[in-house]
Amino acid sequence: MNMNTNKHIDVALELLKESPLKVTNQRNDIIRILFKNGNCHFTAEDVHCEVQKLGLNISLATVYNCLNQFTKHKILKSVKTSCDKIYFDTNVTSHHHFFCKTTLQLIDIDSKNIKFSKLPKIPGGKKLQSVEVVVNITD
Amino acid sequence: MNMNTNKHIDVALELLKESPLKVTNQRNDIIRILFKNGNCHFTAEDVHCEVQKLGLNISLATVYNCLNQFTKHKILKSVKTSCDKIYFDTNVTSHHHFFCKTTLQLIDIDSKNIKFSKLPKIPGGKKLQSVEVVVNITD
DNA sequence: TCGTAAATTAGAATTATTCTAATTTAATGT
DNA sequence: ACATTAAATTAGAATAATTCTAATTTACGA
Repeated sequence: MNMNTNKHIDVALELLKESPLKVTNQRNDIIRILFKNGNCHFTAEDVHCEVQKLGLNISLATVYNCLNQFTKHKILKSVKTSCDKIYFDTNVTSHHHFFCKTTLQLIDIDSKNIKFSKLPKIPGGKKLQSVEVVVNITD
Repeated sequence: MNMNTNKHIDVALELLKESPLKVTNQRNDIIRILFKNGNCHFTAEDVHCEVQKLGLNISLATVYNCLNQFTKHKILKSVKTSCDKIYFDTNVTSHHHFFCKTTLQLIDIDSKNIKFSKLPKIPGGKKLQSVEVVVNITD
């Protein structure tokens, strides 16, 4: 694929190098696809379509492997929505989402735009992991 | 199945009668299972197991049909979590959830225990549908 | 009681994702 | 450079949750 680059791609490639994951052509190519336009949301199928559009030969299994490994190593984030697909989010900072039930589109909400004045007590013996807000919207 | 009843069951049976759905034995039985213990969370498989434990003969397809129809007609609510199953919630009031990633257990959070001091502007042309908070916890 | 639209059913189909097992590759040490 | 080896890639099979299909049964208003 073409070697165009940008800051988002560079940061992600650097994270890959710093991770225990091996740097392969497939992983480089997938990072270039994911981070080409900054903050984006992709399903595995989205990524695989883009792979094929670019004439690359990366199997769907590899796409899944990469996305899952990237998520495990904090190069990506995964988001579950009320539709039945996993979305991968190139914005790994803590933030929230709009989810449009009409278009099935995810939109980032910066964490500074949601503030809580009250949060519930965590059940005994449990530890807080994260607070996820999804603001469902429609057309 | 036994004809034990309680307020939750009665309310749900009443909602069913008031809905355009037909009142069938299967739907009555499933409501008795769901609402036996007040506010609960079930997967379709949970309900089907309970059906079989009670010696009832209701197919898994019917369980899915009922749960989906009940959700459409506001007798139930469905909740998507970061695990891969749909949970059906007998609490149809507006509320939030703890989700324990260790035990895959959902716990209700009353909406009075979560308050926002800031919420984001809804994207142009879109309408607010709902705000869902999931507080992820672990053991 | 009849007629009909809705509900139920078993089993097949679908969809997203993961697994398997064989092959290839990247990174390390010599 | 080269051999070693653990990790990555792959095609295709497998899985898991859910939905669909098409035949049969049922609820319920006329």
